Amino acid sequence: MSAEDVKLKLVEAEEPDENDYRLQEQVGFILRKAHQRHVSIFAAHIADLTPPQFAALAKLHDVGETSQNQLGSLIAMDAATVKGVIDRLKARGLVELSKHEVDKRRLLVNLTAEGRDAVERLIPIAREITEETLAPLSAKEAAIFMRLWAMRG
Amino acid sequence: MSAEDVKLKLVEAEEPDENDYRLQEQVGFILRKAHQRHVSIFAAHIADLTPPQFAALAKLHDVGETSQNQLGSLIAMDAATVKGVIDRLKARGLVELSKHEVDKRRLLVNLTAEGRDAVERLIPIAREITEETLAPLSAKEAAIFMRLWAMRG
DNA sequence: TTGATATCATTTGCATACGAATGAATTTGA
DNA sequence: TCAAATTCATTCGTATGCAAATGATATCAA
Repeated sequence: MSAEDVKLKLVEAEEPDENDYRLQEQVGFILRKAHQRHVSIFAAHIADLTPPQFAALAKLHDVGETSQNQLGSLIAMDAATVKGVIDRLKARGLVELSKHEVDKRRLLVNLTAEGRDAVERLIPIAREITEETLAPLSAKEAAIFMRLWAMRG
Repeated sequence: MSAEDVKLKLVEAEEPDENDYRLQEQVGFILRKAHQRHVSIFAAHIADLTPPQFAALAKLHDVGETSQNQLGSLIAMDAATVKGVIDRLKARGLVELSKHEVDKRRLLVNLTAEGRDAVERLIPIAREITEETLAPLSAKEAAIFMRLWAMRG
């Protein structure tokens, strides 16, 4: 083995991963796939609502009337995104909109009776979705996962 | 307390969560937020590529020439999605397309010299992104997280 | 061989997701 | 008080992401 070969070996030993970047082991890729898998499980249980739509309904059920942007911040959606979600829920009669009487900038969002029925009917199913998503994890692993990422804002 | 009240209490005790569904504790919500956070960290480090675009480049760098659909399955994107990503990379001169000489259905994708340079320049940064995303976790927690979700397909 | 299947890619339609720009209304601060 | 800054909502543009339909090509099987 030449001196040059030895030097190469040493370099490889010092930085073993410089030349092999494994996409499948990067957090971003794993998060993207885990999210895809969850959306798929969700769709298999609840065909007529998307996860963001259900999130909006569930949060409205929890907190009652709020402004559109406020709701958005509660469910981690920016103003542009939440508008689209609410528009579609409104078109389906699950929420209704009204103007804030004092602050004329605000658009208040409320569940309709139909929307309330839908949430209450779907919440048990949503619990099953969470369960099924966590199924490949042991109870302890699931607990760690939930705790860790729940902390993140 | 009436008999009816007692019955209600009992029901509540048996199913303590029936009436309080906490969106912030559901896996889907947590996954969505964790993914959002990662995309934000990615954008702060690599402004001119999205995570899916970088994934395509990194995988091409890893496996070399492949068909568009094959690449899609390697990076977990369906045919329609990968087409858009590859189109944009092609428009920027980072990949080039050619027809498979035998199987005329296939569209072969390759890195250009510029694309190869870009990937190799960005891989160290991508490692930093993974590190920063996992920063709030201890080494052991990060290992658990990676192992668990890496298993998922 | 040829008819049924399967695969590869494209297109369309819909639903997030976010940055940036805009306009209306409110709040702040000098 | 009144100009500056902030907040709420909308709109536009761009980029995933997926289902479904379509067309072209390949493969399989009778």
